[in-house]
Amino acid sequence: MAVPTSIYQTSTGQYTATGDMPTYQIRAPTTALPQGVVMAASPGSLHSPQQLAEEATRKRELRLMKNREAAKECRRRKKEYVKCLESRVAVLEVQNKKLIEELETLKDICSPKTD
DNA sequence: TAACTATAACGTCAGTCAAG
DNA sequence: CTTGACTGACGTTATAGTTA
Repeated sequence: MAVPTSIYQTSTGQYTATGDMPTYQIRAPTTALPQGVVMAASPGSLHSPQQLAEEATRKRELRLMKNREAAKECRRRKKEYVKCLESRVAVLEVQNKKLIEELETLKDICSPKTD
Protein backbone atom coordinates (compact mmCIF):
# COMPACT_ATOMS: atom_id res chain seq x y z
CA MET A 1 0.00 0.00 0.00
CA ALA A 2 1.43 3.33 -0.99
CA VAL A 3 1.53 6.00 1.66
CA PRO A 4 0.89 9.43 0.20
CA THR A 5 3.60 11.90 0.95
CA SER A 6 2.62 14.98 2.81
CA ILE A 7 1.66 18.02 0.78
CA TYR A 8 3.79 20.21 2.99
CA GLN A 9 6.86 18.08 2.86
CA THR A 10 9.80 18.79 0.64
CA SER A 11 11.89 16.13 -0.98
CA THR A 12 14.22 16.28 1.98
CA GLY A 13 11.52 16.06 4.56
CA GLN A 14 11.47 19.62 5.81
CA TYR A 15 8.31 21.54 6.28
CA THR A 16 8.10 24.64 4.16
CA ALA A 17 5.85 27.62 4.13
CA THR A 18 5.59 29.60 0.96
CA GLY A 19 5.63 33.37 0.76
CA ASP A 20 7.00 35.66 3.39
CA MET A 21 7.02 33.19 6.21
CA PRO A 22 10.11 31.33 7.33
CA THR A 23 11.14 28.06 5.82
CA TYR A 24 11.80 25.29 8.26
CA GLN A 25 14.96 23.35 7.62
CA ILE A 26 15.72 22.14 11.07
CA ARG A 27 16.48 18.55 10.33
CA ALA A 28 19.74 18.09 12.15
CA PRO A 29 21.81 14.94 12.46
CA THR A 30 21.01 13.29 15.74
CA THR A 31 24.33 12.21 17.09
CA ALA A 32 23.72 12.27 20.81
CA LEU A 33 22.06 9.26 22.33
CA PRO A 34 19.55 9.75 25.11
CA GLN A 35 20.81 9.13 28.58
CA GLY A 36 20.90 5.54 29.72
CA VAL A 37 21.62 4.05 26.32
CA VAL A 38 24.34 1.48 26.41
CA MET A 39 26.26 0.83 23.24
CA ALA A 40 26.32 -2.68 21.83
CA ALA A 41 29.16 -5.05 22.11
CA SER A 42 30.91 -5.59 18.81
CA PRO A 43 29.04 -8.14 16.65
CA GLY A 44 32.05 -10.42 16.53
CA SER A 45 31.80 -11.06 20.25
CA LEU A 46 28.28 -12.60 20.07
CA HIS A 47 27.92 -16.34 19.92
CA SER A 48 25.16 -18.13 21.78
CA PRO A 49 21.47 -17.92 20.79
CA GLN A 50 20.93 -16.34 24.20
CA GLN A 51 23.37 -13.56 23.39
CA LEU A 52 21.88 -13.09 19.94
CA ALA A 53 18.41 -12.78 21.43
CA GLU A 54 19.60 -10.25 23.98
CA GLU A 55 21.27 -8.27 21.23
CA ALA A 56 18.08 -8.30 19.17
CA THR A 57 16.06 -7.11 22.16
CA ARG A 58 18.56 -4.39 22.91
CA LYS A 59 18.50 -3.23 19.29
CA ARG A 60 14.72 -3.16 19.28
CA GLU A 61 14.56 -1.11 22.47
CA LEU A 62 17.09 1.31 21.08
CA ARG A 63 15.12 1.64 17.86
CA LEU A 64 11.87 2.21 19.73
CA MET A 65 13.45 4.82 21.94
CA LYS A 66 14.91 6.69 18.97
CA ASN A 67 11.63 6.51 17.11
CA ARG A 68 9.78 7.78 20.19
CA GLU A 69 12.00 10.84 20.28
CA ALA A 70 11.74 11.29 16.52
CA ALA A 71 7.95 11.19 16.70
CA LYS A 72 7.93 13.84 19.43
CA GLU A 73 10.18 16.08 17.38
CA CYS A 74 8.14 15.48 14.27
CA ARG A 75 4.94 16.51 16.06
CA ARG A 76 6.59 19.56 17.51
CA ARG A 77 7.70 20.69 14.04
CA LYS A 78 4.28 20.00 12.60
CA LYS A 79 2.59 22.07 15.30
CA GLU A 80 4.98 24.90 14.62
CA TYR A 81 4.29 24.64 10.91
CA VAL A 82 0.53 24.74 11.43
CA LYS A 83 0.91 27.77 13.71
CA CYS A 84 2.95 29.43 11.02
CA LEU A 85 0.30 28.74 8.41
CA GLU A 86 -2.44 30.04 10.68
CA SER A 87 -0.67 33.31 11.30
CA ARG A 88 -0.08 33.63 7.56
CA VAL A 89 -3.79 33.14 6.97
CA ALA A 90 -4.51 35.91 9.44
CA VAL A 91 -2.11 38.28 7.70
CA LEU A 92 -3.52 37.49 4.26
CA GLU A 93 -7.08 37.97 5.45
CA VAL A 94 -6.26 41.45 6.68
CA GLN A 95 -4.47 42.21 3.42
CA ASN A 96 -7.40 40.95 1.41
CA LYS A 97 -9.85 43.04 3.37
CA LYS A 98 -7.77 46.17 2.79
CA LEU A 99 -7.55 45.47 -0.93
CA ILE A 100 -11.31 45.02 -1.19
CA GLU A 101 -11.84 48.32 0.59
CA GLU A 102 -9.37 50.03 -1.70
CA LEU A 103 -11.10 48.60 -4.73
CA GLU A 104 -14.45 49.91 -3.55
CA THR A 105 -12.95 53.34 -3.01
CA LEU A 106 -11.46 53.40 -6.50
CA LYS A 107 -14.73 52.23 -7.99
CA ASP A 108 -16.49 55.13 -6.32
CA ILE A 109 -13.95 57.58 -7.63
CA CYS A 110 -13.96 56.27 -11.18
CA SER A 111 -17.63 55.56 -11.71
CA PRO A 112 -19.51 58.12 -13.86
CA LYS A 113 -21.84 60.34 -11.92
CA THR A 114 -25.56 59.67 -12.47
CA ASP A 115 -27.57 62.61 -11.20
C1' DT B 1 -21.18 13.02 40.79
C1' DA B 2 -20.84 9.46 37.38
C1' DA B 3 -21.06 8.83 32.41
C1' DC B 4 -20.06 10.58 28.18
C1' DT B 5 -17.53 13.33 24.56
C1' DA B 6 -13.82 15.99 22.46
C1' DT B 7 -9.19 16.94 22.12
C1' DA B 8 -4.29 16.56 22.74
C1' DA B 9 -0.29 13.93 23.39
C1' DC B 10 1.81 9.75 23.15
C1' DG B 11 4.01 5.07 21.43
C1' DT B 12 4.35 1.98 17.83
C1' DC B 13 4.32 0.22 13.13
C1' DA B 14 5.04 0.55 8.33
C1' DG B 15 6.41 2.92 4.50
C1' DT B 16 9.44 6.40 1.97
C1' DC B 17 13.65 8.60 1.00
C1' DA B 18 18.48 9.97 0.91
C1' DA B 19 23.17 8.87 2.01
C1' DG B 20 26.83 5.78 2.09
C1' DC C 1 21.57 -2.90 -1.06
C1' DT C 2 21.56 -1.34 3.76
C1' DT C 3 20.73 1.85 7.21
C1' DG C 4 18.92 5.69 9.74
C1' DA C 5 15.77 9.59 9.91
C1' DC C 6 11.32 11.12 9.11
C1' DT C 7 6.34 10.95 9.12
C1' DG C 8 1.35 9.27 8.23
C1' DA C 9 -1.82 6.18 10.34
C1' DC C 10 -3.73 3.89 14.12
C1' DG C 11 -4.76 2.66 18.81
C1' DT C 12 -4.26 4.10 23.66
C1' DT C 13 -4.26 7.20 27.56
C1' DA C 14 -4.95 11.54 30.05
C1' DT C 15 -7.49 15.64 30.74
C1' DA C 16 -11.14 19.09 30.43
C1' DG C 17 -15.72 20.24 29.48
C1' DT C 18 -20.67 18.87 29.23
C1' DT C 19 -24.95 16.60 30.48
C1' DA C 20 -28.39 13.83 32.91
